[in-house]
Amino acid sequence: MTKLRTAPRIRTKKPVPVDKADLPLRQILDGDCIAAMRSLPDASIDLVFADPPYNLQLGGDLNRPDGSHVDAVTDEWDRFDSFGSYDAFTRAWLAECQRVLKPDGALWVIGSYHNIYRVGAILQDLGFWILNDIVWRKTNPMPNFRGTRFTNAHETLIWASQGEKSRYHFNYRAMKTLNDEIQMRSDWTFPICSGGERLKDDAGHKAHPTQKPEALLYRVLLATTEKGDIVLDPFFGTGTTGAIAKRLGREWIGCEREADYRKVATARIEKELPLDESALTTMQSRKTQPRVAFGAVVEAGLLKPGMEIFDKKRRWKATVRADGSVECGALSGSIHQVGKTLQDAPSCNGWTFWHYESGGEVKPIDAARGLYLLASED
Amino acid sequence: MTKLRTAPRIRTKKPVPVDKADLPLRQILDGDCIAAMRSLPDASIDLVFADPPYNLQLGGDLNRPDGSHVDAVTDEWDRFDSFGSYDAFTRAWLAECQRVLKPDGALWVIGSYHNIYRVGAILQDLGFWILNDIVWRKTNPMPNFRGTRFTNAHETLIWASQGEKSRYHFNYRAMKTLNDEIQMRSDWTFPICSGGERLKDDAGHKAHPTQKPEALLYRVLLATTEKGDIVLDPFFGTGTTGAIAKRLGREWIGCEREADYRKVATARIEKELPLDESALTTMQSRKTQPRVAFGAVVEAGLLKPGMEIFDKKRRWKATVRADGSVECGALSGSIHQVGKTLQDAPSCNGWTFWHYESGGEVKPIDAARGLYLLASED
DNA sequence: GTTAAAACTGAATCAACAC
DNA sequence: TGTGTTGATTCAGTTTTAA
Repeated sequence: MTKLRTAPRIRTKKPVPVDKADLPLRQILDGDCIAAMRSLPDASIDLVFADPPYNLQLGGDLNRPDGSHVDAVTDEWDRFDSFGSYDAFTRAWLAECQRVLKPDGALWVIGSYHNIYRVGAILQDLGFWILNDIVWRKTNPMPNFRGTRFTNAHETLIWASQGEKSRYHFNYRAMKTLNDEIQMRSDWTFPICSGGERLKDDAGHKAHPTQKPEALLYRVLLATTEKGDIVLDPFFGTGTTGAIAKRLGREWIGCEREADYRKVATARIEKELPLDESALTTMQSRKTQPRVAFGAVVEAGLLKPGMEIFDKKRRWKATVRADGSVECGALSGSIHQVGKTLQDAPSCNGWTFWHYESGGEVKPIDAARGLYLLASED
Repeated sequence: MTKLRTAPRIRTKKPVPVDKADLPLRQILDGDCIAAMRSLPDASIDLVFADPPYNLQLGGDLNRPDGSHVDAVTDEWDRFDSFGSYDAFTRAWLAECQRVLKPDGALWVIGSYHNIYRVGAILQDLGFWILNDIVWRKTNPMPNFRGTRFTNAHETLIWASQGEKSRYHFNYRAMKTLNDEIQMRSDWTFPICSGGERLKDDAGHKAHPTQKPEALLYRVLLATTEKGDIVLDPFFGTGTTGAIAKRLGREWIGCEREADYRKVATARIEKELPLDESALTTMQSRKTQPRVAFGAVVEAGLLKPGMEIFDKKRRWKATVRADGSVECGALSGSIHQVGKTLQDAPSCNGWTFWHYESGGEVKPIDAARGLYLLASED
């Protein structure tokens, strides 16, 4: 492995700010991502999220014990001649990301053991500085049908800044709020993308073999971007990054060489609705720190940011925000704090105080917590 | 318990078996691990467990919010001045492991995001074949005191064989038993090593900065070695690998250049008691049990020639013939072949597919195989 | 229409032996 | 070294079909 440290860690002069009007915002660039990124100016992107080919190197067919056939990832885009050619490809697209990222921008890459060690070593060689590696634990991974290894139940994400001295962005407080006032850890638990969220083509087949769950992108973007930031996804696929960026009020640019994927992604993002301004305001200061497990319920989509919650007698109503805090007029904070202040009570259990409407019924938000617990039991 | 495996495909000639008496079993070799491993013969080791320096590159001291000092890893042995020198070191010790490992041997390495990407890429470059990466989730990680990143709550282990075609050893059944009859996943949850397990020096300070929990080694050795196997740990430290190897009835060899660590490890392993023979017996998979021909079960009279067998739903029926073949209309052949053809399936396990009636009960013919095995035990 | 059972599915480097 | 035979092996879901 050769050392190719290029980018300087410390900038000597302030960069010329890029005019957003000069960027292809909310567009999917056609073609190879390396060529497509060349059309972007230097230092114009706040965050890159990349889900590159994993170079799986699969052998023959695989059947389940019941005899059914496993639909493997055998697409042409995942075939490489050797580690050498995979490395060259990886170095090329990562170097281009490095160029288009702002000095204080950051990069996320997701992969599996097949490719992530190559990606991690190369991005270190290029001068990226790893901030964390994150483990996505799958609640429902595919088993190892032959009983030959441990169930491959996770994928790995690397979060890296432009360099050791880079002033990357991290919404520490929003993450802590989302995680019931405990620091967000480096292991995240989500189900794989399936059910209604999984996009299908006209024939009912999955539109893309490796579509990522929205909850994963939701947490990534909420943690490491601000409203209005520009997010680039060089391997756009069906556009999960674009959809969540739009939902969270971030700008996005995609690169995708397959016309079918571009078509699906365009339609998907078109349908996506941005959240309300108030729902997007995340907790910024320690003074207003909420005390909630509520954030995880919001993240899981059981309660939507922007939706209205109210007490049983509808004396007060509040709005749910993206990080699990709630807002009621000038008041904001956790479900418990806001309920307590409104009632001028010594304490308040927000779970039973607040209600929401679902299918014509009024339920305490505790019902949504129940659903969440059911869905996320270990 | 003898191993039933034969010579691997990658081997062109049968290697001369190494006499265990020629190996420094139950010894800690003094000095640099690369030099120490050079004294070991080729193809003599069943498993390597390596916990190499992490190349942490910590800048300056770290204090907790209350001002107390964090005793970080700042030892001289963990200092490398560049990725290049760390890579060269890594390549050297991994290559030596490759040489001393048997063709069907395997390697474990543990690391964090600081070093694991370099280790993973280099071991792939050397020809090791990654079988799984395993995430050790810490129940009690050190928090991120500055609130600048996600809590670094895990470490990563890579499990790799000598090559793609290598017949590595995996105690699938034992792992499934250990995990309440569900396949063991690639994410393992353990507390960090603390309390009584954490070794202290005479002054009461921790004897080693990165002592690993015994539960981690217990699972590694139980999963990928057999009783009597030889385990090498090139970075022995306080000897967790040796202690657990002794406990589980495995042989061990360590390398350690710090005299203080050797001393602590020696005393520790001395105190360790091996488990009883009976406690060491693990669940065996079908694969490792002797193979039984259907004809032998017929021959033994457990199933009679001429009797009828059928699938569970009685969609098909067949007749048992004296030579252990079965007949279904114009079709005839082995229990597996006929079942496969009838179902038009990619394969069929005749033992579980076919059933018979005995004493008013319907049982799979596998039950008759079980009786045969019982009857033929000494 | 309601409920239970069966079928289907997911980034997977997924067998070993005899001839 | 290749080819054919034996036979070992699955978890958490969602969707479809049957009762």
